[in-house]
Amino acid sequence: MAQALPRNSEVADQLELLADLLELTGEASFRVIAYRRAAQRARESAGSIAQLALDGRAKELPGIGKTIEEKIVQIVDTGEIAALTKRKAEVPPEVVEFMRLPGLGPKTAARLWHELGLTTLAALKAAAEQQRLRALPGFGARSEERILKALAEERGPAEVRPLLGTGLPVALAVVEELRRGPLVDKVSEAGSVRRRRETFRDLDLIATSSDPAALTAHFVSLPFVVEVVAHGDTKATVISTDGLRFDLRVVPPESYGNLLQHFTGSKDHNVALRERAVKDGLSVSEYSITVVETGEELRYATEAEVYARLGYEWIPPELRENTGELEAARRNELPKLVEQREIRGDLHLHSDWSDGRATLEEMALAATARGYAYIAITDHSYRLHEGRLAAQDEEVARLNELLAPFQILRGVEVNIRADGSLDLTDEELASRDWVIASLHTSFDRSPTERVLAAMMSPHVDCIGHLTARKLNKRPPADVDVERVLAGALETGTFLELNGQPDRLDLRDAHARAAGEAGVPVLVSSDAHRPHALSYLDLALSQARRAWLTRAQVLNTRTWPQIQKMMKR
DNA sequence: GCCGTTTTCGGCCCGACTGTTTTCAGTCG
Repeated sequence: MAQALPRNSEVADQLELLADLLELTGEASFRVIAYRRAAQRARESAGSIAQLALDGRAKELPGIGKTIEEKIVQIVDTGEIAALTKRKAEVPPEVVEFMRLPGLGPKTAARLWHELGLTTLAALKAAAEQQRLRALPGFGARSEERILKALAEERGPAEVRPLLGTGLPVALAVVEELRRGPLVDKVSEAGSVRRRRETFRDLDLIATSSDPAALTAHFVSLPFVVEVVAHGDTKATVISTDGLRFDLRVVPPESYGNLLQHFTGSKDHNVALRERAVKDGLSVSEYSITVVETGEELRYATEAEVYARLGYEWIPPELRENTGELEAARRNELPKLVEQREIRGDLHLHSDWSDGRATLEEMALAATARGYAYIAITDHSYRLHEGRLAAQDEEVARLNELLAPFQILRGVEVNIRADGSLDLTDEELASRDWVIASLHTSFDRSPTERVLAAMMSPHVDCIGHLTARKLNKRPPADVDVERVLAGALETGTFLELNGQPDRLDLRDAHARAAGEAGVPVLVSSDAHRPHALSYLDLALSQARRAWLTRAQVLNTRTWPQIQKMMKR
């Protein structure tokens, strides 16, 4: 391989910083927006954006044109965008930090810098304390207080976004609780949790009610509420016992569709939707669609009607990220996304034969309770040396007799060592019905090469949690996903979408690339205890975000059907 | 800076809230 290319995150960071600096120096806002959009596109791109730019194909991505493609090539050639180097010399580095304080934007940051000569956070704090900010027109005592408060909070621990796996069950339980009550007509989760994004900031709920004030009063009195942040007749914000932030908005029934659509987002989806609507003479807001020419206000009780009036088929929330779903929906070409009831089994589970917390039997019974036809028991290889594999096989045989026609497959999760070899012998691997190979250590040591080497083994059926990331804890290993996809196709190896709440790995963009490349994706729980079998639902939600259909998800098939697709 | 079923030039979502103002700019989602 040639020299290491800059990672997508590095490219995105430089574009983002350039946008910040341009904004601070008063550049036209649409240029700034263009750089921000390109940064996001780079961050979400599955393949190497740098490689695409070198090949002259980055400008095929929406939001990236000739100019930005050239700037990405500059990063490859010289390490930094030339314009960024120039701008960095003009703006003191901490002035960029001003903009990150809540309530402070580029205009205010620039004024603090230019009109008061403030260039560091320490100087800003001192000026606010000495009440020197109020000398600026438009600034008062409250502005100073607000900035001091923001500065104090900035010193706290870095903000972490809670995991979908933490918030989703709670959100759904609250929705169910409200639905059972007498005051609610319709209720739904909204926002990023409805789109099943891997993390969230707060949990949004939307409801209709004949008595909105009574409903919000009921909501803030629910047992899970430990703190009421805000409480009005149609809106309430509370903190739950888990420390999660909930927003409930009660809306009129006749525009429930408009509001649910609006509050589900994403922002980018809504902006693109509205830009297109303007061209059609329509103005979209959270309350209605306005026919500009006549002033007619169109309110709809369902989302499907909102999308239909704008010329789209209904778009599943998981797809609403402005990554092609609007164009596809306009042509009636959205994929039929995989559904939970189509899943027939789970091929990544642990028991107390390795680091699981339950017996094999308990795990198997939990799987039958979920309606599965089969599971694979895939305990870690490091605990299955010296005859323990054979011993576990006897236990599997006993349970299979007991639970038939339910079937337990003899699997293993084999470790990919730092040198790319596997820590079980070929004979041991050959004795398995199903083999997952995963990285568990030395993530910075040639992860791509090690995964490619593992895939070359005739016994490895699937690669587990490809990048080994742990959300909020450990960054993803620097895996070249495009090369892995090519290797997977070549060798006939499947890729896993692991459903552990802090993994969700393959991530959505990578799973989508796998689907487009034609690599079957396994959705699995990686459960270490019975209740964790539900993690498969989280994996499934990410598969839906990746546009995957039933056919693209491996374990929508029977075990004999899967066997026919395996390399051996 | 990007983009095209009006357009290769001239556009580029919409409304709520805040703080400081007498009519609005800036910020946020």
